[in-house]
Amino acid sequence: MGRRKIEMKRIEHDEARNVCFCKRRQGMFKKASELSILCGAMVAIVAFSPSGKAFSFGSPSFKAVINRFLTLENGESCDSSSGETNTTKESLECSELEQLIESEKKRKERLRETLEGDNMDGRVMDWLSAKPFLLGLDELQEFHTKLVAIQGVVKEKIKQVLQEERHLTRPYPPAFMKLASKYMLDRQASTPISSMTQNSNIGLADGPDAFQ
Amino acid sequence: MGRRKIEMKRIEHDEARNVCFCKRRQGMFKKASELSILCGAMVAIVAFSPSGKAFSFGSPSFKAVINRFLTLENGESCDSSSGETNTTKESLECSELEQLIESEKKRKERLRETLEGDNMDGRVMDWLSAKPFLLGLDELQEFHTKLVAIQGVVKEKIKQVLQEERHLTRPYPPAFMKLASKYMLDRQASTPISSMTQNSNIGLADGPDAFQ
DNA sequence: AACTATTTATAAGA
DNA sequence: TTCTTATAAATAGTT
Repeated sequence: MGRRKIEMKRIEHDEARNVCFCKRRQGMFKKASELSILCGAMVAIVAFSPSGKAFSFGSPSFKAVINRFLTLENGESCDSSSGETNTTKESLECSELEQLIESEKKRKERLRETLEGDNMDGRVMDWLSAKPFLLGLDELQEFHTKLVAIQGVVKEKIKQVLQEERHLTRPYPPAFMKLASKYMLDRQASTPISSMTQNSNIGLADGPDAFQ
Repeated sequence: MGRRKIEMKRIEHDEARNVCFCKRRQGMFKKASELSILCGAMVAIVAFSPSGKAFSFGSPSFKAVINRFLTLENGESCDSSSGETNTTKESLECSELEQLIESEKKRKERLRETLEGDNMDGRVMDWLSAKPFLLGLDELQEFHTKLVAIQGVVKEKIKQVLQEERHLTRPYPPAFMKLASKYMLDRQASTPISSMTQNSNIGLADGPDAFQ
């Protein structure tokens, strides 16, 4: 939509290409914003400019949307399309994904057994000191499980403090409030839209149930 | 652009909202495709329909683009924008976040010392088992420091995997992407990239194919 | 960065 | 859903 119709192929002239990216990126983000407002849809976009700079858009927030996408349950449906012309690739990726989900289930079972047999003894520190030898996803996940467990303890304690010292007249120390906000914020139920659950959590956004 | 101009607010009538989502999602994906063709840009989009179904677009592929975004180097720049209308809340959250990041940086330094001094012995487990007796802020903070430490290790490993296996054709296992999103997304999505200081040089050995 | 002639997207109707 | 079409909106080329 401009003075002339343009061919759908890479713009070779560098400056023209950059200008085009600029305008069209803005346009696309506006479209995304409108879509989210009009339809109450969650939308996230990343675009890399020709020069490699990253631009992201997210409503309600980039992280929230990507996170939801990445943690889609098996049952939830999902359509995907690729800018690539080839359709083979798509269906391939889909079936591969299903395989991976299968194997992940098995892995989870093994993991659970491991965890139940070994009730969080000194192995945490073994891991830490064995850090040069961490090799695979299993270890990472087990690690993560520990993190979540420890987080649970901290959360419990914070909750306890908040409840017990409710009548306190002096304010909580700022340090405590920081911790509290980190650990407690993500307890809000995830309502459809408008609930902008911005958890400033250090990457453990999903609480104890994340990998069960 | 239609028979009439429409107000920029949520469409209340269910069917109309769905129809609008359908059309506009198509339009947006087309725009994204054109952007990638004309400008050679990498673009990835996720959108959730009002009914919760996920639609994704990626060029050259969703995974490739997200992956690149997650492994942005420190120097690489990144603009982000949010669909939220409220600026107060956002900016507030931003400054809070920055504070937290600041304090986390300091903590990281202390952490490094601690790690090198081999002070992190079995006390983690002592803490865990002493759950009912955790008493004060100091303990909580110390605990939190441990969390951050362990998180650092996991993060390093994830980063390493993402970088080393960038050229991989098969997708990462969903489980890995979940971890990656949890651990890598926070800083990059919600704050200017410059605040992401990855200096924890916890060397992890080059493990053979970590994720099969 | 602004401007505008055109093309393109889409709201409403069928 | 899909198509049609009048109209609003995006943008290519220009200044």
